[in-house]
Amino acid sequence: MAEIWSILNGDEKRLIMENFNIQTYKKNQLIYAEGDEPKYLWCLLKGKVKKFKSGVGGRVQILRLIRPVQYFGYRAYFAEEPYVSSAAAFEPSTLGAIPLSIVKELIDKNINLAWFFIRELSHNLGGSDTRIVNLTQKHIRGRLAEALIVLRDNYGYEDDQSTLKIYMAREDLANLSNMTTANAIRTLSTFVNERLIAVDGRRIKLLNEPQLRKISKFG
Amino acid sequence: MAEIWSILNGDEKRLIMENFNIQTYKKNQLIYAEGDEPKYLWCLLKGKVKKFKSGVGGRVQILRLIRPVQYFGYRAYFAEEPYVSSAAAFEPSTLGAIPLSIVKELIDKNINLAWFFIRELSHNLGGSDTRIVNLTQKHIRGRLAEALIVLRDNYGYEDDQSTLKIYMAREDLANLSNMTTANAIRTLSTFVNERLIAVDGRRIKLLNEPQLRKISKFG
DNA sequence: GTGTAATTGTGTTATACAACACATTTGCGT
DNA sequence: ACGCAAATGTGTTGTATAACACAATTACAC
Repeated sequence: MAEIWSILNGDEKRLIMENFNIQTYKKNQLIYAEGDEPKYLWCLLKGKVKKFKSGVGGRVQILRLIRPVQYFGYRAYFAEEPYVSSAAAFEPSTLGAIPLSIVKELIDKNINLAWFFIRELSHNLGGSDTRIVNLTQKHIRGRLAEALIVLRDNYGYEDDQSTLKIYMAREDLANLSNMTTANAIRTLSTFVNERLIAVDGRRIKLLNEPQLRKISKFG
Repeated sequence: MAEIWSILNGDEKRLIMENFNIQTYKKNQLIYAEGDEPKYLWCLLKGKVKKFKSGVGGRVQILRLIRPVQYFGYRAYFAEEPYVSSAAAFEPSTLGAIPLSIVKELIDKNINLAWFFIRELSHNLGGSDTRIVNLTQKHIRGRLAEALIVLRDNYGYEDDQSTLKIYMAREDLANLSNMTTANAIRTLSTFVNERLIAVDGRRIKLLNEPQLRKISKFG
C-alpha cells in the first residue's frame, strides 16, 4: 500500500481494509474508459498500467504509465467530471479498488492524506505541462529517445542493468511518443544502427543511455 | 478574492490580509520564470496573464490563460520543485501575492481550502491531458479554431457579443496553438475569407462560433 | 500442427507545416 | 512629426513525417 498506508491511523486502516477490493486484469484489459463516471481509487499492486486518450480519428496517445505501488483514477472524481482518459493493463496486473466516497471521507478527516493528493496532483500536472512541450516541439528521434528514457525511469532495468523491464508493442511505443507505428519501427532501427540500443523482439536494451538522454533533450 | 474568501473564517481572513501584497505588472512583464523557486500564491485581480514554457530552440508554448479572479503559481510549491513554466502579464494587470508558507498553514487548518486546491489541480490536470491530444493530433485549422474558442470561453465577448475581449499579438496566438506566426496569420486570413471571423488589427470577431467549434472538434 | 490474424519491417509517395525571404503597415520613442 | 523597430502579411522552397502499400515474421486459436 506504500506511502498512503503510513499516513493512516488504525481506524482509518480498518475502514480501508473493509472496503478494499482486489481485482486482476488480463493483458490489454480495460480498467475504465473515457466518459465513465469515476467510482474507485485504483491502486496498482502488481503489473503495469497505461493511461491513454484517443483523439482525432481514434488515434491514441499514451498519457501516463503506472507502476506498483501507484494510485490512479481519482483526478476526474475530484474534478467532479467523467474520466477524460482511459486506463488499461499493459500486462496481467493486480489492482486494489477503494470507493472514492470512502477516500473522500478519509481526506476530510486526515489532512496528511489531503496533502498526499495535493502533492501527487501537483507532480502530475507539472509532468503533463512538460509533456505538452516535449511532444509538440521535439522531432521524432527526440520523442522516441524520450520515451525510452521514460520507460527506463518508470520501470527500470532487468538484472543486466540495461534491458528495459517492459515489453511493449511497437504500436504502444508509437502511441507513447506521438508517431505512427511505422516511424517508431524505423527510428528504433536507426537507433540500433547507431549502437544506442539493441533490440530483440520486444526486448530493448539501452546501450548508451547518456547519448539517448542527449537526443531526448536536444529534440 | 472569490471562492477562497468564502472558505475562510475571521482569523484566517485576518492572516491573509496581513500578508497580502498587491502588485501591478506592465504589459508583457514577467511575474515569475521557469526555474524560479515558488514563493507566492498569486491571485489575479485585474488584467490577463499567460503561463508559458519555452522548449526546443526557445520556441514558446502558452500553456494556460488566467483571468480574474483566478489563483496560480502554487503547483510547483506543492510538488516541491522549481517552476517548470513562466508567467507574464498579457496586459497591465493587478495581482495579489500571498506567501505560500502562509497558504500551507491555512490548508493545514482548513480542510475546505485543501479541497479547493485539490479541485483546482484536478481540473487543470484534466485540461492539460486533453490539451496534449489536441495539440499533437489536430491540424493547423483545428488548433487555431480551438484557440479562438478557448479565448472566447476564458475572456468572453465585448458588449457586441462577438468581439473577443482579448487583443493579443499574432505571435501569442501562434504560441497558444502550436504553430509559427506566419501560419497563424495565414490561417486567420482563410478563416476571414470563409466568413468564420472578422479581423481588424488585433480585434477578432467570431462570426460563426458553431462552425469554429466544429472545426476545432474535427481537427 | 496448421491456418489465420496480428505484429513487425521496409520502401514509396503525398502533404502539412516550418523555414526563409521580403514587402507593408503599425506602433512608439523622442 | 519623424524615424526606426516591431508586427503583420504573403509568396516560395524545403523537409519531416504521415499515409499507403506490401513482405516477412510471429503469435495464437482450434
